[in-house]
Amino acid sequence: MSQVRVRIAPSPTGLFHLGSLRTALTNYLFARKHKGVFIVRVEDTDQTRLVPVAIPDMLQSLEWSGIKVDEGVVGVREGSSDLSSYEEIKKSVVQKGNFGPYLQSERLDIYRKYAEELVRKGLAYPCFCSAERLEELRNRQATDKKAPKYDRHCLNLDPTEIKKRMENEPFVLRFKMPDGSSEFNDLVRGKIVFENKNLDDFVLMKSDGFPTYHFAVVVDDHLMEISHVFRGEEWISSTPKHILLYEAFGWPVPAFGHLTNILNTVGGKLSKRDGDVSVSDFKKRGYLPEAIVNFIALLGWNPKSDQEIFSLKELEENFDDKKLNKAAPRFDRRRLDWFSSQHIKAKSEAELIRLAKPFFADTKIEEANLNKIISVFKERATCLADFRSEVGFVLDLPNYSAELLYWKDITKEDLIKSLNESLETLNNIEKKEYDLKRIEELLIAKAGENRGRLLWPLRVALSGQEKSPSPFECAWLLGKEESLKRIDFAIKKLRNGEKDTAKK
RNA sequence: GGCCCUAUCGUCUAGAGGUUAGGACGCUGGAUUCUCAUUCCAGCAACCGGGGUUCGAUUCCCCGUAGGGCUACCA
Repeated sequence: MSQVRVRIAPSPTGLFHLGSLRTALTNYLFARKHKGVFIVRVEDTDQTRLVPVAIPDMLQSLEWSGIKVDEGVVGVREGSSDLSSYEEIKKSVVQKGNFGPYLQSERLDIYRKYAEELVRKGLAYPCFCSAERLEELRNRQATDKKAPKYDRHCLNLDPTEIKKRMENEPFVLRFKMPDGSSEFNDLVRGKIVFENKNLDDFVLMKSDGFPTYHFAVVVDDHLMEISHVFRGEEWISSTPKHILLYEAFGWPVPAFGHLTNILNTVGGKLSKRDGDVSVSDFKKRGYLPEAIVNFIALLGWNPKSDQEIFSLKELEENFDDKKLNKAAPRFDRRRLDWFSSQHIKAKSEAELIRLAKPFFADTKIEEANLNKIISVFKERATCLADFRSEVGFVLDLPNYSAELLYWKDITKEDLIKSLNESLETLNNIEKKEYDLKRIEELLIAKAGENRGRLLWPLRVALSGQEKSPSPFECAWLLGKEESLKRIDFAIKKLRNGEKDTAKK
């Protein structure tokens, strides 16, 4: 078999979302598995829906996820280009490969040429119908309960009239739908058959000189020698149109595989309404790319083993398109969170420090302290942002009630005694010996049998919270000086307190 | 409305013509424990319905039902 060449063909109409990432991942994994080429082509043929940041956002999302683009639109040059102008962004796009340009808006001459070829062959024809007439036609068909289809009003116009009108009127080029049926063997769903009579004489070239998706995708996939097309299942019903175009040109037809879409929790299409769904949003919220990739890879694909945690590399090795699922999965945030916490646990502390740093931009925490924070909260965090939100109490002692300090039915007198014991124990540790191991060792020795009596009040004094890491970790996190200060504060709070018999 | 796709625990899924229908997330309970989290152990929980085919179907076929997609000079 000739070389495997696959592509994603995003249209820059919004931020790169989870579904797009999964399509990209599938194509990428298939390419890696078959030592093929992974291509990015931008389908910017709809001039009315362009979103300037879409291209840089997509490229950043792919890079962040670890997906390397071999050919096509591979990057955006750094610089002062105006992010609000699509034309400016286009100028800074970096393209690589011998089949370019890889932006459809730069290939207009090519589409025109091939469209003319179809007209010459009698397989396409110009149509002068106005939008109003078409709409009226559709309305009429709707009330008659008929399938909305172009009525071929312009199919058999007189050649000289056509020539004249083409010079003076806007027109589109339509494909002349042949009789018969079309079938293809979908890589994930098997054989699919369509009757051509249910298909419309769809538009190939719009009156603004741009091709439609259906036309451009076929011309480009052929010219770029695409061998396999993995795309979303919303394209299934368009596939016969594409196949008919390949046949009209006499071109070989690539293999198609239609991937499931990711649904929201109630089974609808995942969209912005369901919260953040763009890849950059997940990045902002502190999810690890490894977690997102792992989660998304197992949504609609299964290795047929019990393994759940996969690195990108393992996915590359294990991927098999025959194991792609047919039924659309739902997005489950709790499952994502589990993957996320698993991947955080798997990271080295040094790596986590580097990754979590940006989330502490609003604080004055030093690297040495960040170090401690990571080691204490690593087991507790589900995403990077948690490191920041969990350490609130380290930066500022929360305002807590003295009642919280009471361990079971301890008396106020004994409680103060307990806190004093902790104070003394910590105070006796030399500053240079003040590390987690030493702190724990001495406090546990001091606590004796009834640990809670010493440890609960201490932990509350240090954290100001009902729930927190252990008192040893808190004392270590805060440092000797701050710890002593907080214990002292708790004792004062009790002494000045109004209640004698408070209970927690 | 027409055409197309899909259907196993709440969720992600494995599975075979005959299985105690397996795993994971979540949930519940327990162990560890100063709290929370982690970790470990245990438990709850599914073959959409109806017809066929068959000695036997959750598995194969058909029909329903439900969900999704397409039905634009959008992709």
